[in-house]
Amino acid sequence: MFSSYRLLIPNFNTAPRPPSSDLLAILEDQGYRSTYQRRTVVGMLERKGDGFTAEEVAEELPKVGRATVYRTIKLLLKAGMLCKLPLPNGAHKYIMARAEHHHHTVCVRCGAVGEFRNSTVERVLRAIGSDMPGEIVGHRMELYLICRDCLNAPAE
Amino acid sequence: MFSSYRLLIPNFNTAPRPPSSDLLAILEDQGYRSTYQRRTVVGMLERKGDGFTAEEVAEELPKVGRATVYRTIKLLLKAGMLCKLPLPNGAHKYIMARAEHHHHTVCVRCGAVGEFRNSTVERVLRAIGSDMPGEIVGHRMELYLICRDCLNAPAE
DNA sequence: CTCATAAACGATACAATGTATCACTTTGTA
DNA sequence: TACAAAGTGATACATTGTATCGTTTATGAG
Ligand SMILES: [Mn+2]
Ligand SMILES: [Mn+2]
Ligand SMILES: [Zn+2]
Ligand SMILES: [Zn+2]
Repeated sequence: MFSSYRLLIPNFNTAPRPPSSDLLAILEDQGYRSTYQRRTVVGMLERKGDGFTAEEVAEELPKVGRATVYRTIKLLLKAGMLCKLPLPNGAHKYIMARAEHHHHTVCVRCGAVGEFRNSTVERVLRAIGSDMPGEIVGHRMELYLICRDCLNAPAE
Repeated sequence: MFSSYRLLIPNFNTAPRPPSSDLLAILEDQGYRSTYQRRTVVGMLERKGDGFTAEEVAEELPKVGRATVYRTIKLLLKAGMLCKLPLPNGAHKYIMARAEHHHHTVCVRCGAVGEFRNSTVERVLRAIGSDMPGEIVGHRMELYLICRDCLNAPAE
């Protein structure tokens, strides 16, 4: 009964995506054209892997217009290939979605992003939802921590 | 061992606050001055109770400068008296923090906000955290749903 | 391989949500 | 009452996007 989690929350999804690693192919399968710009942006995101901000991508790809970078990210979000995570300071990072439903950890010092999955918490959330008025369509969750590197860092 | 949750995540806290209902008194106790503007803003927030956006408050209080509205909200957030919640559309709402640690539900149709608390999920999160490298300082979590009113609404 | 067309693009303007600055006002206190 | 510190408002600026619109490009029908 995991299927309820497949329903995407437009901006904040943590939904599964097809296990293919070729994002371009996925976009093409959905009817989108393969353009130089999309190849460039997707290529960079796949190489990064780690979290990134939209502005960061725009700066590193001066050949691609800013609007197009945002448009492409929006497209990938809608297609469930990216997760958008709110940092505690108010900014946002994007990160490649893995195949399975998951959540993220964020270091409040350095912003490093990690992933985790835990079936118990999912089961409990499902239970909470079934006791609730209305129809659950999704959830989001982040753990904030001070990462090991920051704990071991030479103070402030 | 609930104390770890008292550590505030600057923008996103869901932390407990003193059970007094007089927010002004709390601010004064922390050394802040009691000004006309703060009384006005706090008064309105206490009357509202429901979620609100910063801009909404600014518009309804033309006697108080926009910057001051934002400053006061920031102050109340820092003091743990407000929760800031990200809506799935990218906007933010603020809502009065209750005394106890809790989380929110958001209707993806109408934006209505609800609250819930569940000790099991908290216990599980604590367990997850203790198995994790680094030191957990907090978490956030929202359930997205279609509220009963929206389910019963006359279609689109 | 054309070529027409829909899709996508870049430049730019605009919008929303805050934050920084700074001259001025108010508050709390002695 | 007077003073210093805290707070305020107007305004400028910053960030993170979205809308517009004239131009370019990808695609696929012929
Ligand atoms: Mn989950
Ligand atoms: Mn919790
Ligand atoms: Zn760190
Ligand atoms: Zn609703």
